[in-house]
This record gives sequence, structure tokens and C-alpha cells, in this order.
Amino acid sequence: MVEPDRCDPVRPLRRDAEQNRQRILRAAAEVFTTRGLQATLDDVARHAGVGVGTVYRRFPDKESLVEALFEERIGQMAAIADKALAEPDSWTGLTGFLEQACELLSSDRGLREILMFATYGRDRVQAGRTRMQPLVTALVERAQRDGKLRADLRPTDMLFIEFMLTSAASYAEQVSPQVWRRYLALLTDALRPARDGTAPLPVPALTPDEMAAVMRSIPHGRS
Amino acid sequence: MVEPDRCDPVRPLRRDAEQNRQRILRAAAEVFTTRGLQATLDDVARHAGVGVGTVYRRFPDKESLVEALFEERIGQMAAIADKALAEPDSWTGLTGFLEQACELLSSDRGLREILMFATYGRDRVQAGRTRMQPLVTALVERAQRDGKLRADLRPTDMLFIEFMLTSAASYAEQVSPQVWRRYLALLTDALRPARDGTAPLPVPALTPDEMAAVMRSIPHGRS
Amino acid sequence: MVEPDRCDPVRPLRRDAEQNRQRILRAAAEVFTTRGLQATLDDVARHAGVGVGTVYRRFPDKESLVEALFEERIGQMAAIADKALAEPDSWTGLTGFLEQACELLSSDRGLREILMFATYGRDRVQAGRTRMQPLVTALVERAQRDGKLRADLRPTDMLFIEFMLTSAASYAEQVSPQVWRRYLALLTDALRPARDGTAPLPVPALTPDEMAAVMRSIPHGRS
Amino acid sequence: MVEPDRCDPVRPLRRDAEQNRQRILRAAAEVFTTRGLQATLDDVARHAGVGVGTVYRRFPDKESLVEALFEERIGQMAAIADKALAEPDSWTGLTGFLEQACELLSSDRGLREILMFATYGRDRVQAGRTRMQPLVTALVERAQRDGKLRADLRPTDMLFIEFMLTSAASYAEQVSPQVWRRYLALLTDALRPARDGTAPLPVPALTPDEMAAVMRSIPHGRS
DNA sequence: GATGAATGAGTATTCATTCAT
DNA sequence: GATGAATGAATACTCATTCAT
Repeated sequence: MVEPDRCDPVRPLRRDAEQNRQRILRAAAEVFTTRGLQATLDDVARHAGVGVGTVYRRFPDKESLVEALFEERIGQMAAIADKALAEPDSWTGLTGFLEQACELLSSDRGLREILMFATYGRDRVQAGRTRMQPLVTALVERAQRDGKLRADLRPTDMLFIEFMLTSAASYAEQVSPQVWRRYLALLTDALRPARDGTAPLPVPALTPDEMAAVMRSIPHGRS
Repeated sequence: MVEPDRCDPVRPLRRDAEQNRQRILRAAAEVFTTRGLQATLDDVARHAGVGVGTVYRRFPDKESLVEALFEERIGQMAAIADKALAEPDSWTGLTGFLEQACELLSSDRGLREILMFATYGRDRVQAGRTRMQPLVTALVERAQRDGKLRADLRPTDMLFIEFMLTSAASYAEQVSPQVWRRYLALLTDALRPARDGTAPLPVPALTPDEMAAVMRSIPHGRS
Repeated sequence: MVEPDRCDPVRPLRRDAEQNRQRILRAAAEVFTTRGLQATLDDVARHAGVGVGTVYRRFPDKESLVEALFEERIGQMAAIADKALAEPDSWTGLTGFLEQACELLSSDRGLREILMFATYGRDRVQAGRTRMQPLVTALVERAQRDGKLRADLRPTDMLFIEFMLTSAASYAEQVSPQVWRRYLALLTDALRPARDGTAPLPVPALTPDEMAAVMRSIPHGRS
Repeated sequence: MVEPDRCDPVRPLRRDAEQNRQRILRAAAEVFTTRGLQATLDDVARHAGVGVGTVYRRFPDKESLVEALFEERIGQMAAIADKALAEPDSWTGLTGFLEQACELLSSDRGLREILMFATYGRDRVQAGRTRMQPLVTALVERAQRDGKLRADLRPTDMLFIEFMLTSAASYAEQVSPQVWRRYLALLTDALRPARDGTAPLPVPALTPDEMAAVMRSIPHGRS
């Protein structure tokens, strides 16, 4: 068997298909970001200017599409963490990470739904978390070594802080899309090494394993 | 209890009706709390031991039921705020309010969904908030007069803090139902008067009117 | 708990519901009988003059409806077998059973599909067969004791004969709906005790267990 | 490889095309045989190692492919009939025809579906039958002239017998692939000249024209 | 009033068929 | 000619809401 069509560049159909795939992904991002995961694949298709069938040709089902999108976001999150680690000042790195991660999350309703309700893609979420874990741990430990961060803070705390900020952000989304920065400032302030009169944090933080269990524990459901 | 709407003696049906209403509300709380807002009204009705028709007699539609539930929660929060105002120490009052409100609100998936995505609940939520506002304002201003609370904190911030804690709490509900206390401690610490090197909070807090708008702004329904 | 509504006759809603259930069942029988199992539940609903939702209220899914119908038919089959056993002449009983069973099967495309393709209700079919088995066995053995039936015939053969006749019947359904009687006569003739020159049947008949395996072996699928 | 589309000597494309056609037909036989007619044309194409488009170039639609397949089978049956006519003994010829035809047709789910429900295949099936008719007639009449075959048997009966056997054969395919021989023996026995007490066959056989109508009558398509 | 039966628009998904490359 | 990407009508099933009893 010889290569059928290989004289010059890429295969033409391939190009079309990939173009469409991208178009669908972009449309899905937009639709899910603004209307949440409950948006129809028909909506996505219409938004992308293709038929539903085309969406299903590229992604076996809604879940797969959502997961592909999620994967993309996790990549962005990881990139943010990497950049934060590259930042020479450990404190700036840490707070910058929080800020940028929150910027990412606060504007994406679909992503929020995935993280908070595990409507789809529990396993991917898990994998994403696993990928983030060492990066966040590195950020936290570096800052603690430098004496810039409260000693009793744990890496898993960072995720909760993210969630809390996200929650605030999404709550005010329409009216004051930036208020979450107030609460970031507030929390950032609290992250600094304990001052006089600061009581140690009460309950222990979640272990990484417990954090994983959290994701598993989230009841499945549409929203 | 005073007779609400009649002109003569006792109205036995009234009592039955109210009883049913309560029964439905209790059932709804349970069902929505555990299964989220996606639970069907049939589920709620079955749980309450009544027919769906009865649910519809008491609440014009699903949204109204959800709103009534939310209002109930706000009512409970208002009671907590009242108690907090009765507390002689303004700082203890304030932090106690946060703690107790969070104890109340944690582990309620339905509530979490309302707060984060609010497919339902705009109007009552609004009304509830209006009811809370003066109480929280009093708590905040009293603590600031005493120099116990950061000066740049605004009453609306308290609600956001509450929401953030609630979000963290219900997120970890199954795995570590008390971790939210870590974040309460963290935030409480940040609420104390600014120390050296503390930057003022950046973005302005929401005004009460904006806060009201938040409630109205929440995107509505399935579409 | 007291009976809620029991003063006089039946409960009114119950009557409506049961009426509708019957109407749906009748409509389904008609639709599946003529168009096969691939007919839509929307078709059935339209035929019954109700909404699809009503069909789904009575039968959790298409399969259940089909199975309910099947159950009914099996009941009729069993009744036919019972009647055949009550017939004093064992030969008349046996051939009468074949004839009536074939009359039943030949006019019902849906039933044929169930039996031949197990699109739905494999388990019910199995159960039905189990119910029929002893009756057919009795019919066969009685006729053999009387010396009216070929000695090397086995009960499972009767089912195959049924299937073969059904197959012929369905094939000619539109053009000559009665030709199957020719082949019934042909086979009936072959069922009589062996005459001179009749070779014994070659391959052994299926055992009841193998017969059960046949049903399990039929590949699932829509048609 | 030679020039595809030229006007003069050999027609090489013809060869390629025919090759593809055969490949598709073989693939279709395999796929439909095992999975039934519900298998998708994508399946068939994949199995054949060609694109769906190619399938559609050779066969205007799914129905045509199914029909072509059926015609092929009929062609094979015709060959068997030819061979049977060459057999010196008319009885052996006749029963041998039945046996070999059944060997050919058994264990073909797709065929069974065509025969029993024929969502597809009206026209070609028709043509195929036309081709069979004279051969079978010859077989039957020769045996009757020799006094070896029941006098009231008609040529069209042979097709029905064939169908019945095929139906039994494919029904037990997985469990006892040879049981159909029992029923061939049974029917063969019944084909011998009537003995004492044998009633004449009741309903008249189909005329060739009616037989043709059978093929046309098969209810068509989905809904 | 209470009940639960009926309704039907809405959702994810499949697959025969067309058509640009 | 061949390919496989695109299309969209069709299908099973759900659930908020209405309404007869």
C-alpha cells in the first residue's frame, strides 16, 4: 500500500475538519462560559454555524466536548502556575497565581459548574487536580521558605481560596465583575505570616488525598 | 399567631393549608439540599407525602418554592444577626454572626446552586437581602466604632464573606465538614484593623443598591 | 390510616387511568402488530389519542410496554395450550394447538419480532417459554402415549414448527394470509407415526436448556 | 495501474470498480449477516476498507445494497437448482436442492430479516425470484412425473419450505447449527406421495403471480 | 381543597445521505 | 473516482405545569 495522497502539504479535508473542530470548540467555550453547561449542543452547533451532526462527529457526546474544553482550561491554569513559579519573588508569584487563576475562573460559568458540581468529567477534573497539585505545592513551600507566607497554610488551602474567590466573583459577575479583587486583597492579607494576636488556624487542612475525595464526593447532576 | 386574612372566627382549613405548606417546605429543603435544584417537584411532593397538585397550589411554580426556601434561610440568618447584635462585645458579635450563619448554611447543595448560578430565586432573594441589610450594617458599624474591625470594610462585604465561606463549606461537606472553620479563621484574621504594610482594599465594595442589583442580575432559567 | 375514598364504587381517577392504560395497550398492540416494534411511542400515543407523556407515565419505557404486550400474548398462548390439553382427542389437541398458536402469531408482526430478534424483553420471553414448556410437553407426550404422534418428536420441536409456520405466514401475509395452513397440513402429516420407509429424524432435538440458550443467543438489535 | 477513463482498448477502471463493488458486497454480507440489517453503512464501509462515499457510488442507497446482496443469494440458489436438475434421480435432486439451499442460507441474520420483515429489498428480490421460478418448477414437475413427489405440491411451495427451514436454521444458529436437518427430514418425509389417510393440502398454493406479489407486498421501510 | 393523571416542548444522540475536496 | 466531513430529520425519554375528578 502506498500513501494515497501525500505529494505536498497537509491533506485538504484534514484542514477543513480541524478548522471546524476549532470552531466548535470556540463556540462551545463561548456558550458554556456564558450560559453554563445546561446549554444545548444544538446551541453550540448553531453558534458554530455547523449542524449538530458535525459536533457529534468531532466529540462522541456532550461530556467529551465539555472535557476537551476543561482540558484546555487546565492547561491554562498550569501555565499560570508555571509562570508564577518563574517569578523571582515568591510572594508575588503566589498572589499573582491566585489573581490570574481567579481571572480565568471568574469569567467561565461552565468551568465553575464543572469544578463545583462535577456534572461531567469527574475523572478529567481529578487528573487536572493531580497535575496542578505539585505546582501549587511548590508555590506554597517556596513562599514559606522565604518567610513570606503563613506557616500553617497548606497547599490544599490554596484551592479552597480559589473556590471562595470564584464563588464571590460569580456571584457579582453582572454587577461588579471586579469586586472579587477586594476579597483577594483581604485573603492575601490574611496569608501573610501571623502577626501578634493571630490565632493558629483551627481545623487541619485537607490532605491531598482528602482533596481528591472531595471531587469524588460531589454529587453528580445537571445543575 | 394572629388571623391573617379573615373576618370571623377560626378557619380550620387555614391551619391544614399552613401545615401542608410547611411540610412541603421541609421536604423541599431536604430534597434540594441533597440532590440539588435539579430534583423534580414530583420528588418533593412524594417526599412531602402530598400530590404535585398540592405543591402547585401553595407555590405558583418551582421557582417560587425555591425562593421561599431561600427566604426561610435568610430569615434564619436575620435571627442570627439579631442575636449577634444582642451580644455585648462587638467583635464577638460580628465573628459569631459569621460562624453561626455559616453553620446554618453549610452543607446545602441547593443553596449553593442558588448562590452560584441562581437559576431561580431572584425576587425573594432580593427581599431577604433587604431584610438583612440594616442588621449587618449595624453589626459592622458597631465593630468599627469600637476599633475592632478594619475601617475599609463595608456591610456588603459581610455577605460576600458569608457566601464564600458557605461555598467552601458545602464543597468539602462530605469529606471534612468542618474545614470551613479554617477559612473563617483566616478571614476573621483579615478583618482585624489593618496592620503595618496592609494595603487598603482595592476595588470599592458594592453599595446596597448594587447588592440589590446582584440579586436581580443573576441569569435566569434554562434557555 | 383509613381508606381515603372508599364509600362506594371504584376511585374515579383510577378508572380514567386504567381506561387510558387499556387504550394505550390496545393502540400499542395495533401499531406494533402492523408496523413492527420499530414504531415510535409517539405513534402509539397518537394512535391512542393521548400524549407521549401519558404513555411514559404508564410504562417506564418502550421495552416495558412491549413486554406488557408480550405478557398478554403469552397468556393467550398458554390458554390455547390449556384448551388443547382439555380436548379429549390428543391428536386433535396437538394439531389444534399448532393451528391456533399460528393464527395468533401470524397476525402480529411485533410478537414475531420479539420472538425472532429479542429486540426487547429477552427475560420475559424466557419466562414465557418456561411457562409454555410443561404444557407443550404434556401435549406431546400425551399424543405419543396414544400412538398418534411420531415417537421421535420432542417438545422443543414443536416450537421450531411454530416458528417455521410463523415465518411462512408472515412472508405471505399481504398476499395470501392463509397459505400457512398448507404448510401446517404438510407438517401435521409428517408428525404422524412413521410409515414404511420413513427414516428416523437425524440430528437430536434441542434439550429444553438448549432451547433456553437459543433465546439468550439471539443478538440484540432494533431490526 | 492503467489509465482510468479512456475510450479505447480495455476498461481498467471497470476492473477496479468491480473489485470495489465486490469488496463492499462481501463486507456487507459479513456485517449484515452478523449484526442484522440495522448495521450502519459506515460499518459496512469501514469493514470494506473504503469510504462511505464509495459505497454510495456503487449503490444508490442502503436498500439497493441489501437488494444486491439478496440477489446474490438468489443467484447462488439458482446455481444449486441447476446442479439439482443435473442430478439423474429426481427425488435426490429435489431434496438435495432443499438441503444445499438451506446450507447456503442458514446462519444469515440479515437474510432472515429480509425474508421476515423486508424493510428492504422488494425489487431485486422480485427479480431473483423470477429467475428461480422455472428451475424450481422443473425440479418439482420432474419428481412428480416420476411419482416420487406428492401430487398436490406446487413449485411455489418449495420456496416457502426453503424459507421455513432457513428461518429455523438461523434461529438456532448459535446453539445447534444443524437442527434444521431435523426439520428438513420431517418436511422431506411429508413431501413423499400421500399415504393412506393423508388429507390433501387445504388452501391452494400461491400462483407464480401471487408469489411475485408477495415480494412486492412486503411492507416498506421505517415508520 | 387535594390529588395525580395528562400534556408536550425540550434534550441528547444516531444515521442515511449529500457534497466539497 | 474516492474520500470522509457535514447535515438534519428522527427517536427515546424527562419534567414543569395544567386540569379533570
